[in-house]
Order: sequence, then structure tokens, then C-alpha cells
Amino acid sequence: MNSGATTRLAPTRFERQLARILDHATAVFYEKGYERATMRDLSRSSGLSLAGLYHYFESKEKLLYLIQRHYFKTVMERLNARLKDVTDPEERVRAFIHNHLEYFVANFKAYKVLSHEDDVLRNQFGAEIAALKREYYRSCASLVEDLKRARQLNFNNRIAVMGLFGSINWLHTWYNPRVDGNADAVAREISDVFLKGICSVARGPEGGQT
Amino acid sequence: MNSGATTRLAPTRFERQLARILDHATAVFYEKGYERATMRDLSRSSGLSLAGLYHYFESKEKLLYLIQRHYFKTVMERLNARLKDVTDPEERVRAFIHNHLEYFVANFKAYKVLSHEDDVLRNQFGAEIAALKREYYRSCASLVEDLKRARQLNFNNRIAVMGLFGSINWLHTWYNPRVDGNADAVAREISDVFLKGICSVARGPEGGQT
Amino acid sequence: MNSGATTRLAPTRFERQLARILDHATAVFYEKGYERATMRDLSRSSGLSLAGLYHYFESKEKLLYLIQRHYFKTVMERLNARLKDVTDPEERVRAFIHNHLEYFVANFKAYKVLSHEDDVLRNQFGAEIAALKREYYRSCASLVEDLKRARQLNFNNRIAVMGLFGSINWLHTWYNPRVDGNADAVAREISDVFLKGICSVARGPEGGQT
Amino acid sequence: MNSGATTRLAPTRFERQLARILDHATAVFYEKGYERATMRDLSRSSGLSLAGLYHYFESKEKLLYLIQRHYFKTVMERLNARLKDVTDPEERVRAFIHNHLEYFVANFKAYKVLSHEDDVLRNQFGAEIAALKREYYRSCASLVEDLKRARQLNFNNRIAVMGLFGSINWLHTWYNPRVDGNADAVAREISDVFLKGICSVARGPEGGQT
DNA sequence: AATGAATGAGAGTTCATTCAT
DNA sequence: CATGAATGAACTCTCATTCAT
Repeated sequence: MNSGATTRLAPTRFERQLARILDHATAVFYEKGYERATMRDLSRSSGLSLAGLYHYFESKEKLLYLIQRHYFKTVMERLNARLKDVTDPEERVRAFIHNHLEYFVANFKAYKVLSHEDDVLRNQFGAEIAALKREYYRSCASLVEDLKRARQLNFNNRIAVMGLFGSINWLHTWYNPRVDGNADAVAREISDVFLKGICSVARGPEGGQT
Repeated sequence: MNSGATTRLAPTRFERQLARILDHATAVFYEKGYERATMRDLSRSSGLSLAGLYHYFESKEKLLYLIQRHYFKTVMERLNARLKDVTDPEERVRAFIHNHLEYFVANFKAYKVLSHEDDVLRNQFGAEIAALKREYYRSCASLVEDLKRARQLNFNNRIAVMGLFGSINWLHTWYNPRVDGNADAVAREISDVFLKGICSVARGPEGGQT
Repeated sequence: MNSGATTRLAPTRFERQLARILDHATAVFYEKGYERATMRDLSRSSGLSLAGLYHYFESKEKLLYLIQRHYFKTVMERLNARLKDVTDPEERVRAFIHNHLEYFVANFKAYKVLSHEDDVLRNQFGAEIAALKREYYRSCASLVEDLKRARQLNFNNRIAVMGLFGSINWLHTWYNPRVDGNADAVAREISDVFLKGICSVARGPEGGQT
Repeated sequence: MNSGATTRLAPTRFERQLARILDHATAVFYEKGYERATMRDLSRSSGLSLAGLYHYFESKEKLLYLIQRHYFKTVMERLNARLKDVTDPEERVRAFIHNHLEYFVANFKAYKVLSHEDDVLRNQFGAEIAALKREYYRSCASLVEDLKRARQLNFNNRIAVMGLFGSINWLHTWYNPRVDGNADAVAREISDVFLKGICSVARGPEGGQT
């Protein structure tokens, strides 16, 4: 994990250590959940002493914040990079879904920490993460709106997008690569159902929402 | 909440009290999450003393178990009752979605306690709840399979059903009756997208899975 | 167990019930120790409700008091009855030992409750039991003194008697009827060692104590 | 108290602190008994915070285990050292009694914690302490058997040794240095009575036991 | 940079006991 | 006579965090 997206230059020792700790912490939060995980668990898994951990972050909450921020930022960076080359509205929605699944299947532990520990953070930390999440949601919603406009479709944006987010955020409770194939396969299946779904809905001019 | 489904006759004082406590506890778990919620919170919210609570259940875990069991059993009872009168395969899938949303919009606090505190329970309790959850999943999967067979459709059952569960289980993170309308409206929208989606997917004979 | 030594007439229902409860309680105290034993244990073992127990005694302490008092009084009554027919000093000491072992092998659970929960009781209860214990000790000490005087023996009374009490009070930690024979056999062996011991000690006129 | 018999080199700060805590705990257990003594009592007596205590041992049970193990091991080490220089069978039995009394009069609080909290420990802890106790008992029994063989005596080994253990384990309920003299005096008296006792018993060839 | 030692606050749970019925 | 329901107080133990070194 590459924390500190601020610099692209060689990371300092501190940054490398921190990244290592965040990785271990992600695994522990994945396993036991944020509340159940104790600082002692983190100490054990990272090999640092309990007090040593506090050199790298001020509190358990800050640690969760750093993890969530990192993964939100990274998935969005990758999304933006990927969308640069795609213009077709439907393909852009597919790109979003594929990007999400590809990244989070590769980082499935982080994935659960993002979706399950959704509302743990309070105050400043909570607000920042909520903002990132909203931004990510808006990215997806925009792509769907673009497609709707381009094809003159008719469905409830919010419910459709939220339904899609549900599908892809719930993945961590069931996804098994041996049963379900790789990320590409799952992304194609989910994209197909979702896109055929919204493209086929046609209830006449009264339905829908901007 | 009507605990003790064994008898339909007048509930005893104990049963009524227990039901009242489970209701309060559900609200507290909804608000703070199971781990963060303390027995002292439950004491406060229920008006009973800390020790008094233990007259009604042996442990905090047992309490969560009682809640989860109750709601799983009830939603399945209602599903079975509703399916009695429906024969058309598509309508039966719609009935499932509608039943789920109707019940859990009416009991949205319990809803979060079911989906968020998914894997808290261990051992016997965990096994029992997992069995109920599997049974509920199987109900839905069967209905989808019936539809697939009836219409000779072509899609990945598991991914489709899991995607649907994601959509309806994620609801508790965003549903707002003032914005999204009542349960009927949401159920119709989600059903439309899902059903059009799976009915339109046609990738040729190589796709799909039993 | 026959509580309430005050009347020799037909015991009332209350007395019979109380005696039954004391018996059960003795068994529980024997098994778990006084501190570890809970009122719920007593409720379970006696078949009465928790609150029902309090009709028979005011507190857990009083219950222990009643048990200890009963067994101390009974063993002393039996001792006095037995000593009536014995005049030889040595035989009187043997009678004490035999009486003690016979009674407490027959009531070995009570026996542990007497010796292990020695110093639990406080205040009035503690004082009364301590007085009974002192009386019992004095009985034994007198017999030993009589023997010493009659035979003009020479040993430290207090240490000898305390040593004897140790031997017979420690019994509950090791006595096993299948290995050690019945009470008579053990009493004879212990009496032999003790009596030969004190009768053979002769360190000249400076030793001993009144 | 010198815990950690593994090294005879300078004890670490941790070891010294632990030893200090065990000392305080021994005093508290002596005073109130293991069950009645609370962790708060130990905290108060040792000057550490409640949580601080848990830096040194994992549980109240482990604490009792550490205490009991220490004293059993130490008294046996001392016994073995002392027996090295004694060959006469009678003197060896006297050495055992003297060693026991000397050590436990000097550590009379620990003494009660050993004998009164005999059967508190369960499972692994209980098994280990029981094994040490058995070893200590065997040491004594061997010495008595040696004497019996050397002198061709005739008495029941088990009852005699158990009686002796009763005498010396019961000491903590009555011993008062001002009344009873020092350990040497008491040891001599008890040894005299016991040894004269077993040496004088002669009931003919049918008596005794291997 | 890193740690052993320490802590205040609070967790879930159990206790002997009471009281309305 | 007997009980289900209830409680205040106290229990052992764990938590995230700090600080001297």
C-alpha cells in the first residue's frame, strides 16, 4: 500500500513503515471488524510494540481514516485514468463497474473495511470520508445520467445507482474467485444485468426523475 | 415485536416484556452498532436496570441472536404466505422483492441489524442464523431459477441473485422515504431493473450457469 | 438433618423443610465452598425458588451459621452421651477420637463445611460458632489433661491437642473409605499413634506445660 | 519472594516487581481468603492500578497459581538441601517436619494460602499444583517408609502420614509464637509425639500396610 | 525510533437480596 | 407459602492511550 499520495518521489522510511502498518491493520480490520480489533491485535500483526504504533498515527480512528482515504482516493484515480480513453456512454458505465471490481477484488480486505466500517468515523474524519464517498457516488451517477440522456431512457436515477452500489458493495460477503471467476467475469455479468435493466425500463413519460 | 412464535395464544407477561426489550435493543443496535452499544445503553433505553435485563436473556450475544432470528423467521413467514396466491414466475420474483422491501422499510432498524451485524455471532448462535439466512437466500434463488427455466433465459444465477441481494440489503444506507417514495415504489423500480436485466441478457449458448 | 434442637416433639412442616434445605445446602457448600456457592445453586439443589429460600433463613450467612451450629451441637451431644459410660482416662480420649470420626465420616460433607469455612462468619454468628468450637476443643483438652495427670505424663498439652485436631480435621482432604477402611479402623490407628506418642514422650521435669 | 527460580542471576525489574506483587497478594489472600479478596484489594495493597496488575499476570487464578507454585517449589528445594546431610532415618523424618515448620512459620501467610485454597485451581493450573503437592507428600511418605523398614515397625503408612500432614497443615489456625514458642520448639514437640507414636505401635503381625 | 510500564474509564456479567402478588 | 421480577453494588477483566526512558 502506497500511503501519502502527495509525493511520487521515493518514499521515506517513515512512509514505507506506515504503509506496511496500514496493510497489516487492513487485514486485522477485515478479519475482526474495526470495533473488535484492538490495538494489541495491530501490535501483534505488525510486529511493533503497542506504543510504537503511535509514532505513525495518533489514534485508532485516524488509522481507519488513513486506510479509507487511501483506498477511496486510489480507486478514483484509477477510475479517472481509465475514463480518459472511453467516450461511449455505455462503455463508460461498464468502465466504472469494471474498475471498481478489478480494484476491490485485488484488495478485497480493504474493500470490506470501506463498506462495513461505513459510518464509524465521526467529526472531521467522518466528514472527509463522507465527502470522498459522495464524490465517488457522483462519478457513477454522472455516468449513468449521461447514458440516460444519450439514450433518452426512463428510470429512477437514484434508485438505480444505489441499487448498483448495493450490488458491488455487497460483493465482499459472497465473492469467491474459484466459484465466481475473476473480476472481469463478474463485472461483465453485473454490468449486463444492470445495463439491460435500465435500458429496457420504459414506463412512459410520467416515470423517472432528473 | 412478537417473540416466541411457538404459540399464537395470548403472550405471557414475560413474552411481552421480552418483546419490548428486543424492540428497544434493536433501536440501540441500529443507532450505535452492536459492538458500540453497551448493556448500559440497553438498560437506559428499556428502563430496566442493568441486572434486570439479564432476567430476559443470558448475554448480549443471545440478545442479538433473538433479534436476528425473529426478523428472519418473520420475513420468511410473510414471504411464504404471500407466495401462496401467486403463480406467474415473474410475479413471484416481484413478490419476493416487494415482501422484502415492505417488511424492512417498516422495520428498517431491524433491517440494518440483520445486514450489518452479519457475522458477529459465533458457534451455535452463528450457525443457526447462518442457516436461516441460507434458507432465505435459497427461497429467492429458487424463484429466479423458476423464472429462468420458464423463459429459457441465460444468465449467471448466483451472480444475479447475489447482486439482487446486494441491492436490497444495501438499502439501509440510503433509503429515505421522503426522497425515494414508499416501499412499493422502490420495490417496483428495483424489480423492473433487475427483471428487465436478467430477461434481456442473451449472450448465446455458451453463457450462463445452471 | 434435624434442625431446631429445641424441641424433641414432632417437628413442624417448617422444621422439616428447613432441615431438608440445610441438607442440600451442606452438599452445595461441600462441593463449591461457601463463597463460590450461590443462592441460585441452593435454589436449584433444593427445588425451591430463590425467593422461597428466604422464608427459611434471613441470609446466606445465617444459613451457614445454622449448619455449623447444628453439627457442632450434635457432635457434642453424642460425645457427652458416649463419655457417660467410660471412666478410664485413655479410653475417654479414644472415645473422643472415635466419636469425632464416626460422626464425621457419616457426615463428611458437613465435616468439610465445618473445617474449611472456619473463619467466614463474623460478628454475632462468628462469636457463637467460635464459642461452640472452643467448647469442643476444651472437651478434648480436658480429656487429654486428665490422662496426663493420671499417668504423670510430660508433654505440651496445647501443641499435642492442636496436632490431634489437625489430624482429624484434615481428614476430609484425603479420607477414602475404600482405601482407608471404616471410621473405626481409622480412629483406632490415629488413636494409637497419638496415645503412644504422648505416653512415650519423656524429656525430664523441665518440659511440658500445665 | 523470589519468583522465577530459573535464573539465579540478578532478577529483572519485571521479576522484582512481580515478586513484590505476589508478596502483597499473599498477604491479602491470607487475610480475606482467595474468593473474598478482590482485584481492587490487590490493587490497593500493591499500590498499582487495577489495570496495572494485569501487566504482571493474566488473571486472578494465575496469580494464585504463581504463589502456590513458588512456595511449594521453595519448600521442596530447602527440604532436599537439608536432607543431603542427614542419614539416620529418624533424623530424616525430623528434618522434614522441622523444614516444613521453619519455612512456614517464617511464611505463615503463604502457608494458609497453600492449605486453605487447596482446591480452588482448576484445569491446567490445578493439575500442576496437585502434582507438586503429590510430590511433596511422596517425599514425606518415603522418609516414613524408610524409617518403618529400618526399625521394622508396624503401622498404617497412609493414615500415619496423612495424620502428620493434618497436624502440620492445621498449624495456621492456631499457631501463636508468643504462646507456642518458635518453630524449633513446635517441630520438636510434634516430631516427638509422632515418632514415639509410630515407633511404639505394635499390634502384632496382622496390622500395618506396605 | 521505539518500548515496557502504567492507567482511567468502562466493558459484560453475577451477586445476595427484596417485594408485589 | 411461594414466586417471578427486579435491583444496587460489585465483580474480573479489557480498552485506547500515555509517558519516562
